[in-house]
Amino acid sequence: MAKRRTQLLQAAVRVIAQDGVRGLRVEKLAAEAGVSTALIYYHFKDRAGILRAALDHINQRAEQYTSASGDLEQMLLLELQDTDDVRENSIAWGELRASAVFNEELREALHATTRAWNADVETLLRQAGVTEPELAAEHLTALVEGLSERWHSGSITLERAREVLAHAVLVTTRGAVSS
Amino acid sequence: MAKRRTQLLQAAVRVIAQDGVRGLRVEKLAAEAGVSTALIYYHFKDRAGILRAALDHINQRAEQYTSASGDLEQMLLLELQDTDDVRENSIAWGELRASAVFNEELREALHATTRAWNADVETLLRQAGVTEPELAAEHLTALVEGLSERWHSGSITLERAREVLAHAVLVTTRGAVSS
DNA sequence: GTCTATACAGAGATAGAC
DNA sequence: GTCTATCTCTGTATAGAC
Repeated sequence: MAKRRTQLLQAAVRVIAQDGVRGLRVEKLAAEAGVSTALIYYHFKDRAGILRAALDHINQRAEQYTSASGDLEQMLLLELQDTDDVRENSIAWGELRASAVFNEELREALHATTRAWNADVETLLRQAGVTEPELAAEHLTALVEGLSERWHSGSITLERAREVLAHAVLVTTRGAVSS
Repeated sequence: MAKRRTQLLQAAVRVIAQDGVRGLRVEKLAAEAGVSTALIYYHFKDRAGILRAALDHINQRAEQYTSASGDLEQMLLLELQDTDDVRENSIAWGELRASAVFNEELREALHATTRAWNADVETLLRQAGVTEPELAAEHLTALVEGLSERWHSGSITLERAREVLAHAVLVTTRGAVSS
């Protein structure tokens, strides 16, 4: 029964979504969860342990989202939504990617999740009769990541990002024999 | 004659490309530049000052690259190259974007450069007769950012990233009336 | 399992000599 | 302009009581 642990992980995701992986302060996490810092260390050993567990958690949630829907546009637009839940997860996931640039340890988990997402999208594209589904899948998922980061960093509005993505999906599937 | 200053800024970009904006340590920067920490503070006042100047510097270099070529694919592929120079700048630029998610201050400069890049690409697309050049420009530049981050975080090879981009350019301009 | 109190280290920043 | 030495604060981590 790891109830407390789960609660702490959720708090960790919230804090990461606010301050980033590298801005995470144990004290702030403790405050967010309404417990003492000592308790955090009791459950996670050290800061690296917190991060490992939290990023795992984020990864799992991302994989769940990802394989949920059977509709291409829905699956891709999923990350571009302004609900607390999604935004939080999307920001945290972006931070995971950004952190992996400077941290070898994170790359494996990141790559695995990315691969799974690509595969899901590829399947849908193949079903839709797109000629190069693998290439197109990588194209669209990478685009979502790019748009997502632009959105979160204030270089594009959410509406516009969704529009760009919809356009990309259209262009990619245009000319394909529909199933 | 701000020779020393420029030298320090170049060292700063190198360090940021290695450890990220949030991993930048003044001591390490000093070591990289072969000077004392005190000298850093003499030139930049404080850590935030270092970052401001360095990110400005990165921004400027990015804008230079960007408006250099008149060829669409070249302009976009520019960031996806494995020379020390480009990789360094590309990583640093990615970090700027990632940091802006958690730092309001950075957003304005980021947005301005992004806008300029979009505009340059849009011009080329319009010349190529693409039907929705503005949308397509945002599409392609966001894609480059997504691919770039994937590359740097080890989720895609450079070759593959270039392939995906080339495919995207092809699909985007296909059907357009060539000038 | 959870808290209070505190030790300890790392990194930012400054003083003052040259 | 540049250095050496050092101060100070913040944040990680632990000890020990309950």
